[in-house]
This record gives sequence, C-alpha cells and structure tokens, in this order.
Amino acid sequence: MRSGRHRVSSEVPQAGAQHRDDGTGQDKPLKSASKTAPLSQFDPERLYGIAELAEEFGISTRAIRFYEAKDLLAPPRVNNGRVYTRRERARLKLILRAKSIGFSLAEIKQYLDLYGDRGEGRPLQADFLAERSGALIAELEEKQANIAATLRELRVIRGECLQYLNGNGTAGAGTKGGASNKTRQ
Amino acid sequence: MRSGRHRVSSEVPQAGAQHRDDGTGQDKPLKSASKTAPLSQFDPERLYGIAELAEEFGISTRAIRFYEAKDLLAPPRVNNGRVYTRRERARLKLILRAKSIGFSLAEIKQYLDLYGDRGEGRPLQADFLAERSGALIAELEEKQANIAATLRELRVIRGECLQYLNGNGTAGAGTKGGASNKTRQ
DNA sequence: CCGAAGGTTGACGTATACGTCAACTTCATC
DNA sequence: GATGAAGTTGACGTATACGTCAACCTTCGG
Repeated sequence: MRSGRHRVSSEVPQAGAQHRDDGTGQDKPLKSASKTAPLSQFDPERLYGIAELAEEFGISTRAIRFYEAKDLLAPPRVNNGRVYTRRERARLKLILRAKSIGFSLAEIKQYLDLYGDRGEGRPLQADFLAERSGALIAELEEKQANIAATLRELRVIRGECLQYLNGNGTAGAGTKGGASNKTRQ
Repeated sequence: MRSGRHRVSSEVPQAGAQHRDDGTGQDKPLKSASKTAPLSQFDPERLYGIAELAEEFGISTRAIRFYEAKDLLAPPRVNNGRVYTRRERARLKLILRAKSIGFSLAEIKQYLDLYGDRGEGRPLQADFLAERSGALIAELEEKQANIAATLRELRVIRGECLQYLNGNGTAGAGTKGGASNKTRQ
C-alpha cells in the first residue's frame, strides 16, 4: 500500500500485547520499563515498542521514526529507545487514518493539534480551534461527498455486472458504455 | 493545494465556455475545430483546450499533460494540439475526485477502467469488473468510515469550543484535554 | 512580415514519503 | 566475554507528483 493508502486497524490490541511474554503464562513489562525510574513520570499504562506498533498498524519502523522527525509523534525515551504510550499510539492511529483519506503529513500535523497538544506550548485559543476544526469539517464533508458519489457510481456498475452475470442482462449491462454513460454531466 | 488534495469543482461550466466568444454575442467553436476535418470523427460536441480545463479545475496544464503521460487521459490531437472532449473532461473530473480522497495515479488508472475504456482494447469481463468494483467499493467504504469517525470527533471538538466561547463552558470545554480524551480507545 | 499568444516537448529540479543500508548501542542469554 | 536481538542514527536512494525552464511550432492580428 503506497503513500496515502494505509489500512487502519480498528481493533485494539489484546491485553498483554505490549508485554514480553516469557512463556510462564504471565506478561512481563518491557524490560526497559521494569528497569528505569523515569517511567514513573508517565501514566503507569501500557507501553509499546516501535516494532510492536509497526506490526500492529502494518507500517515500517522507518515510517514511525519519520513521523517523529516530522513532529507528528513525540515518544519519550527510555535508554535511548522510544517508548510509545497509549496517547502516542492514538496519535499514530489518527495519522494513518488521515493519510488514508488523502491528507499530507504537514496537514496532519496541524490536524493533530485539534486533538490536544503533546504537552508543550499553551493550548490553542478556543476561537481558533473552532475555526480550524470548522474548516477541516468542511473539507472532510467535501471528501465525504466525493466518496459518496463514487460509491453510487460503482454500485451501479457492479449491479449491472452482476445482473449480466445472472443472465438478466439489460442492453446497457453487457457493455461498459452503459456504465460510462452514467458519469456524463 | 498539494498532491492528493485538489478541490473538485462540481459546477459544470456555463454554456459557451469552451467557445471563443468574438463579441458578437454568439459562441464560435475553437478555431482549430472550425478549420480541421478530423474533428468529424468525434462527436460534434463541446471541446476544451488544455488551458481551459486547467483553469476550470484549478490545476496546471503541466498536471494535465502529466496525466496523459501516465495514460489516465488520451485527448485527440488537432494540429498537434490537445483537444479535450466531454468524455476526457469527465475523466479528468474523476481523476481529481479520486486524488482528493487519497488514491495514487496508478490506482486511479485502474479505477478509470471501471468507467469504460478509452476505446481501445476489449472490454473487461463482467465478472472481473464486478470483482474490481466490489473491491473498490470496500476500500471506499473504509475511507468513508474513517471520514465519518473524524467528523464525529471534530464536531465534538468544535461544539465544545463554541460552547466555551458562548460562556457555557463546561469543565472539559476550556481545555483541549477534554477533546483529546474523546479520542481514547 | 512580425510580434503576441497559446501550445508542444524534453529535461532537470523540487517536495513528499518513505526504503535501504551501514555503523553503532544496549540488553539478555549463554 | 561473546553473541544475538532489538533498537538508534545518518545518509543516500527510490517513487510519486508535479514545477520550472528552454526551445520550438502554429495561428492570428496589425
């Protein structure tokens, strides 16, 4: 799947997925989590490694680091390794969802700001947020209309094909001319 | 607007838009159309120049030529100049619509085939068309769901901001934390 | 005939979104 | 201590989607 076309998993990973399973039937926290005090400054919550997230979302670790370089993500470090919290994971999910519907990474960065900053800087003014989210809503509604129109057309095309295959072919169904006529203005 | 983010005009150009208006109140066909016999092999219909389409759709002539180089368009030639028929214009519209919702040009090329080939090659088998359009429908439905989810969240964010601005702020509305909580799994 | 306008082509550049690779660090295990 | 696994970084490469530019052609009006 190329840029702009990622499948976004809608399923939450099973409990324990983030932990190293040592075969005893009990999950253990990431080794870095078990060894370092700094984690106490985070919510005591599930943590993910970069490879875990990459596999979960079907993308590369390179892509995840790239998003960090583009300031879309900001995973804390433990012994120089990235540790992804639920919040970072949720942001990654938003990133991939937005990418799948045609937004560039620069646009996604702005869009993520509507969901709350990453803990630095002061919150955006409410009026600015309202305006920005309003503009984005309008843009998404346009994309939604584009998709709806495309779906309508494709459903007609597919319906005609299925009719034809079932021996109920109409004059238009046996050719693609009928389908293409439907796209005429 | 960058790649993947074109606004697609939904308005049809006004009658006569494709014709040179010589000030007599009557439209005249494009000069190339009026001078050359080869046009008789096309439908006697409205024709567009590349600059006309570029302006209508808000893209560059370079982009339109690029789509031709990528076999998404195939405008006939008149005196070495490209002449775009209604059909090519409709394809361009489909191209831009698909781009706006995140498809690559390679994917769009395949998708355009569902709308009818450009006159060469034999028609795709009905079962293949049904399968291809079914797959595309599934993909579009996923994008549609992504957009719907994003819209729900953004409407909540915007609603809270507007409430806050109207002096009806709730505990969650004054901060972005409330909004970001809503994205939690 | 000349200049302007609109268009053509090929080539190179830019921006985006990563992929690939080498060299390195840290940690667990043997 | 050695080794393997997992991860890091920087650098360069690839693919996509055009933008920009130069050089050229055709048509039309003056």
